[in-house]
Amino acid sequence: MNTKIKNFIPYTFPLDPPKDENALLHRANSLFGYTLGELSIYAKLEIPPNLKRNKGWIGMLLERYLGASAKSKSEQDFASIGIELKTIPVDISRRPLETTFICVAPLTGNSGVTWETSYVRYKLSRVLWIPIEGHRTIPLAMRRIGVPLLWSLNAKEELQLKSDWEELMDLIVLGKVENITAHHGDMLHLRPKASNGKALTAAIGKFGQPILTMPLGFYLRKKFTAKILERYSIYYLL
DNA sequence: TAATGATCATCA
DNA sequence: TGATGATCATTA
Repeated sequence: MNTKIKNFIPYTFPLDPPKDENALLHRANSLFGYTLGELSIYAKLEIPPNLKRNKGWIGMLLERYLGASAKSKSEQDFASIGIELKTIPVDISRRPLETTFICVAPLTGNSGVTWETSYVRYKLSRVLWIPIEGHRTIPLAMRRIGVPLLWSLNAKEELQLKSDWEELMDLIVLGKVENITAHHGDMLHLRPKASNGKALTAAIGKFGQPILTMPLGFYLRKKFTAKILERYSIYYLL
């Protein structure tokens, strides 16, 4: 399957949101094999020399091609059909090169929140994964789009994430947020999510008092997303 | 500041 | 060399 078969892209931008799951998947499939350089030209979007100062650029580009509700709120990218979009950088074996950001961790106002009602679960309930060649040695414009995968949490995955989430949220709620490191959590963990090391947000201190601390985000470890991408990966280079 | 989109860069 | 900790752009 190393023959690159391209599909004509008849899109005019901006696109309407896809009316259903099939429409979204059809669009996503049509992008397979294109390079980021090609997509940037058709979308009339300037391509940066690299991602150092444009870390979310690929995600924004793909949002255009799939008709995601641009600059959305705290919702899934395709809220009307219940789907979140994630681009994920992969190597030639379709293995993830980076962890996957999910959402900012709520450090206050967590009374009554459970895994079932959590924002993490909402975001991950159904995800359209789009693998992209991600090695920094490949010029950005030459990186190719891989085969997309529409995924839902299965029972095993949900148990794994729920377990991690409950452990991490306990630390947050019980005032141990400043003890949290990326070592906590087997599949899901917390890491800084901020503009810089000086950013502060409200949280609960060790005596239950209000404090200011570094904002954290939930991320999926690579070993978790690797398992997801292994599905249906038999025939494809990416 | 917080939310969206993530990857960079350092060090064990 | 990979994971952790740090950071970049943009919008509201």
